[in-house]
Amino acid sequence: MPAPSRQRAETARWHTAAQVLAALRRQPDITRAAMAQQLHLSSGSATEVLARMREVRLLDEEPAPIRGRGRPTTLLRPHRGGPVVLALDLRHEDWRSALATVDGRLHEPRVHRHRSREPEHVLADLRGHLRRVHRRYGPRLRAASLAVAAAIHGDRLVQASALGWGPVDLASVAEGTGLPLLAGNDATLAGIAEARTGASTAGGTALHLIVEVGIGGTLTVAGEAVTGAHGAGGEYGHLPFGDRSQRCPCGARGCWDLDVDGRALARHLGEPEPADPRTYARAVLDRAASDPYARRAVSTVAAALGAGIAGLVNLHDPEVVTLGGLGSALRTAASAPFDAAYLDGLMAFHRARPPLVLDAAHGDDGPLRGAALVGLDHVTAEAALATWAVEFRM
Amino acid sequence: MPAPSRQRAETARWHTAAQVLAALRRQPDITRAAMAQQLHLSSGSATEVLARMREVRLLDEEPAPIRGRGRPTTLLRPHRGGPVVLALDLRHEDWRSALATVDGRLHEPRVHRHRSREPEHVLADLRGHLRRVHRRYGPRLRAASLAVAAAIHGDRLVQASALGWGPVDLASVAEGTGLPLLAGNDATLAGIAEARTGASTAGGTALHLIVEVGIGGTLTVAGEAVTGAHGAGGEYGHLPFGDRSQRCPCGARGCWDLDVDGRALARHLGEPEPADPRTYARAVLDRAASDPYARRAVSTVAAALGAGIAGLVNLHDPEVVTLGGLGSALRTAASAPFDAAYLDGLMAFHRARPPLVLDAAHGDDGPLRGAALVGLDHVTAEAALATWAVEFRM
DNA sequence: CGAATATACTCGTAGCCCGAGCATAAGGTG
DNA sequence: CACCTTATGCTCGGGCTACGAGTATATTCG
Repeated sequence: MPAPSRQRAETARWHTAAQVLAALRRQPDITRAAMAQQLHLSSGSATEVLARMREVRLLDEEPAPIRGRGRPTTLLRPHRGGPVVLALDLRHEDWRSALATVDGRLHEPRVHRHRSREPEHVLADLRGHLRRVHRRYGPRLRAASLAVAAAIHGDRLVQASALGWGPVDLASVAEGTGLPLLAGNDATLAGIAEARTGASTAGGTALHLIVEVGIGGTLTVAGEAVTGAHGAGGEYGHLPFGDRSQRCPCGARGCWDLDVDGRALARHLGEPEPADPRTYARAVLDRAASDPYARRAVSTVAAALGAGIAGLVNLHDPEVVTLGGLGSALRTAASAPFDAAYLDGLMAFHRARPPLVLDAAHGDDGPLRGAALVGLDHVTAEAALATWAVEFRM
Repeated sequence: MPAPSRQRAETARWHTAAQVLAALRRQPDITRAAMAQQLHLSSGSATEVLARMREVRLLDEEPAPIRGRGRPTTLLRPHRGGPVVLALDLRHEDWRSALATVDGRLHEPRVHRHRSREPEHVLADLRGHLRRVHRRYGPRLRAASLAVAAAIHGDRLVQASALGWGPVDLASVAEGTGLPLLAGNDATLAGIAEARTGASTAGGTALHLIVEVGIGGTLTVAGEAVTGAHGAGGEYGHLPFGDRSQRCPCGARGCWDLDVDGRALARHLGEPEPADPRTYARAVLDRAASDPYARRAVSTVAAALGAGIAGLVNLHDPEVVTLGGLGSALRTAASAPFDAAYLDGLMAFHRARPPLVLDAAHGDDGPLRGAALVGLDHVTAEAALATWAVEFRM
């Protein structure tokens, strides 16, 4: 097999440039001088790298606000003609879009209504939007990155209880544009956003969990999600922490899912399974302040959440756990039962310093932000920069 | 903070050399020509890299067996004066040692008896052995890498039910030598060995589980273990898959551990908890062929194993699962209940192509081999090669 | 023995990163 | 306001890697 020639050199050339862009995404307001220090670049090397990056329209510079003595430095900014990524978040109630520049910032955020919830219609809407953006930005648009409230397996959506969809092929969204489509689970992408720019930026191992209908999440290591062979990992809700006699809609038994969301609250209150477990759960949480039955149900569910998280801390040994969606509300509403179950489920040696459980920082924006970051990772990888440079060298 | 100067260039220089050594460890019998193809190196670059590596005593070459036409190529061999790593495996019944060369091969394997099982004595024996090896190999010895049947937290052993130890500081093993000591859980290291040179070498995501007393293991991604913030990850046995009323010696409740080893078999048979659950389990497995009570207990335990593994497949989405220790024996002895529980616990979309469950390839050697590989990773990282080159350039 | 084949070595070139030295633009000082 | 101090950017020659093209070498095949 003849190796694509000059591949190593051509790629290695963009090694430092890729690191510069990664540093910029971590700290969008980083100065040129601070970047050079962080990457151990001599000032000469910084001059060279940035000249190259300016030349191919990756970066631009603007004067930085002056702090103290010395020659003023500059702020690194995405180039006006630089690469962009379309981030999409497909949710039960609507879908959202935004454009991301290489500094990780989102532009033109939009919330779109579903005209219908049929997969074909929704995907057609997404495709239409992508095409419009592609026409407007032309070759500057390098990828589309899609967050979905569903289990993802490669390019396929395989199960979406929130949307009520069966298996659907997502590749059609990018059809006709020739652009790469990156698809990911919404909770996984939110976890990436938390780990890079949210509540768990320490850079090591972090666990993000989000309770909505069921429970999703991801483990991140150095800001990368552990997503398995086909991107279907992170199905924390389908660990059998619960009662084996309960059959889950996913097909398995005893899923943790069934113990931690609105369905669980309804079961504990002896009420029928709610059509929309999320709003139901919010209502029960509101009631809990005055209604002792509701309070008791909330406590039971919070304890189930805490006990499961303890098991996951035993398993993963994360530095931090971040909680999103109903998770933080449950913990706030019933912190004593949550903490008790959490501590009780930890292996003894973890109890000396149990990992902090924090509320997620990004809220509803997590999936969209995560999708943007993953898209930018793709677009600013060394090989992708080499391709871009060939197209855009003036 | 003044950056260590020339750091980037000095390290980048060994980038390709590190890749060559990684390729060699993956395939110790790789030819020079095949290596160049795999790494997309032109023949000129290969000549240069190898000359450099020979010069600093990292590699040597010997004629390869001739296959077909063309100028014969060579096999890459560790240099006679090249770096070595001491791999150690501390187990309940004995401890083992071997020296590893950069091709990943083990030399001088030894099995050592415990004179006593007191931590101080055992660690003193390990330290003595390391010192002897250090005297003999001098600066060629670059690191010691230790596998232990225990939970590890940083440099400390925090809990060892197999050894009956409480918290112990392991750093003393390398005291006086100035060498880095890398400590890891035995099941984690065995998983690394399986993923790189064992039964799951595809290179993606793999899950390795080993049942002895309780259950340990690790998830590997591209041959690297997911070990958490302090290396304490992989405690699969302490996920609460079991009965919450059971208190585990680890301090938590309902641990999966309690359902899958000799202790579980004894419970199901109405016998008292065995002092040595491993040999007890082997005995029950032997009996199961003729004794229906034993067979039933084995089936129950195999089903608990299968159901738990299904949950972990839902969670991690691995390509393969490898089973070591009693795990493979249990599955073989009760394959029908195992398979039924495994399939029943999978999310529906996994059932179309459930990940294969395979027996581990390395058996008892897994932890030692994994320790060697991790030590070599440390020693052949770019920065470490730069240091070595400064010392050994002739 | 010569042709075909596969591989290794040689050499000039392109391009990265480096350090040292110089240039530049601020704040501080008398 | 001139001049010093400080922090930073720019220039330039050097050291190094990887590359391609050309050449040399060691086999098998006919």
